[in-house]
Amino acid sequence: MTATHSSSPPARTPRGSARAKLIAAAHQEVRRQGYAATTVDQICAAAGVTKGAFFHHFESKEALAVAAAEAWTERARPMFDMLPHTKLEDPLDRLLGHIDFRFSLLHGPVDGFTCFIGTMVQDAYATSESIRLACEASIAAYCEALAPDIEAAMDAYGAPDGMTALDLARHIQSVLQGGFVLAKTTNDPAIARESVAHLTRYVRMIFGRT
Amino acid sequence: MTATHSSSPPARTPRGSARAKLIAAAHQEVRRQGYAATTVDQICAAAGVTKGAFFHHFESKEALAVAAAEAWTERARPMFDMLPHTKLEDPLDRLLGHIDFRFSLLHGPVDGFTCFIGTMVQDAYATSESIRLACEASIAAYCEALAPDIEAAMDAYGAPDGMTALDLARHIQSVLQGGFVLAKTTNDPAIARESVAHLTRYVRMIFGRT
DNA sequence: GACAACATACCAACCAGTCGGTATGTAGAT
DNA sequence: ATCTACATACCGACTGGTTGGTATGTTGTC
Repeated sequence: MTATHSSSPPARTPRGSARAKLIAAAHQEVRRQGYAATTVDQICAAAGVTKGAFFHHFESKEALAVAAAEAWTERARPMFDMLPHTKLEDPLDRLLGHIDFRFSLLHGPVDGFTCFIGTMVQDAYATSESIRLACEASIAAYCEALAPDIEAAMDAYGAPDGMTALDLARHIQSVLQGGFVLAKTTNDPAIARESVAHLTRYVRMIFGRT
Repeated sequence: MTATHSSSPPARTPRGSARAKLIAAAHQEVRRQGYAATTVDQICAAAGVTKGAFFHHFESKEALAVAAAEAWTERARPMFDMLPHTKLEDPLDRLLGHIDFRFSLLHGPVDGFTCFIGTMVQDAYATSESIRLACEASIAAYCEALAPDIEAAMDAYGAPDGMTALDLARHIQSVLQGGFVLAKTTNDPAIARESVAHLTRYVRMIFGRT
């Protein structure tokens, strides 16, 4: 190994990156096939590491799933403070901007926009309580991040009796998750876009914005 | 074997019932764990038959899944012509009655009301085209069964520009599927009921029924 | 040189599917 | 009516490949 410092180094991926790559690979594979159908070997192959690395960083497949759920929550955070629409003055504009943003993601291949959490919880909720709880926390975090703008919109424009901000946030999440499921049946995002369009109309009607 | 003709017979399940029992077992098991996580042995055990019977009636696990999807569609049919609300005169009443009925199912343990189709398509759409198509057909059948009442309500009460009956039917299905996913995260149907309540409000607002 | 970050080789359990066989029904000839 | 010939329904041990996980070796870094 004389030429270590010049010419092309072995192009090995940097040491210490295996954990993050495994989580990214888990997101990708589980979104496509669900949790149970995704094997540890598949995740390792997609991440470009070996099984040794996998079990060095994670106690089990289940532990990776929990870590991946937490990472997914973090990944979603920029949606709530880094995007242009979050800077708008009117809270209803911010809310509608968020829904529009989610709408705009619904293009291209289905595995490109589906939700890791929603996919995983479907076939793991009954078999792994720790995975279920991680998914519950992730969804709750999303809804709580969405709630303040809804709350402010309710203050500014009023809202139907008995409706709460968290309520509506969960409904928004519900429509998105349902859209993902339907898009998987048709293998096409159009059906999900339709549904989100209904959601937009509903939100506008609630707050009286024609 | 002297007492063959009297006392308790071996109580064997009737010949010819294995196929139906396997499909029912598949519904139950797949709804709880998803398609990939459910093993053939599990389905056989739940159905009370052996593997021999399984592969006598179905060419493969995949073939059973397709047959079970078709059976699920049939199982849903009575929702559209046997229930009291389907006899109402006003099409909007029939539509709202249907949604109320779906709402009323959202009680008790999660595996009691979730959708076999929605659960299965999540972890099989990318790996089995035949299963995906069977799920697509089942969802389409549901939406088409729902569409006539929506169409009639649109004729009677008017509807927003650009909205179609099939559109709204798919949105209803979307909210239900999303509700199932969220209910799995919390292991509680309350979150799904909330979402369907929003759906009811939306439908009423669209057709101007306060 | 010690420790973290990997890689390689391996294993026991499990899985979908097979196969040889049995039990039960049924149609036709006699 | 009964016997033969055949079909359908079902059984359960077995198999080849796969799976999550382990035990042990190697390499880079401080």
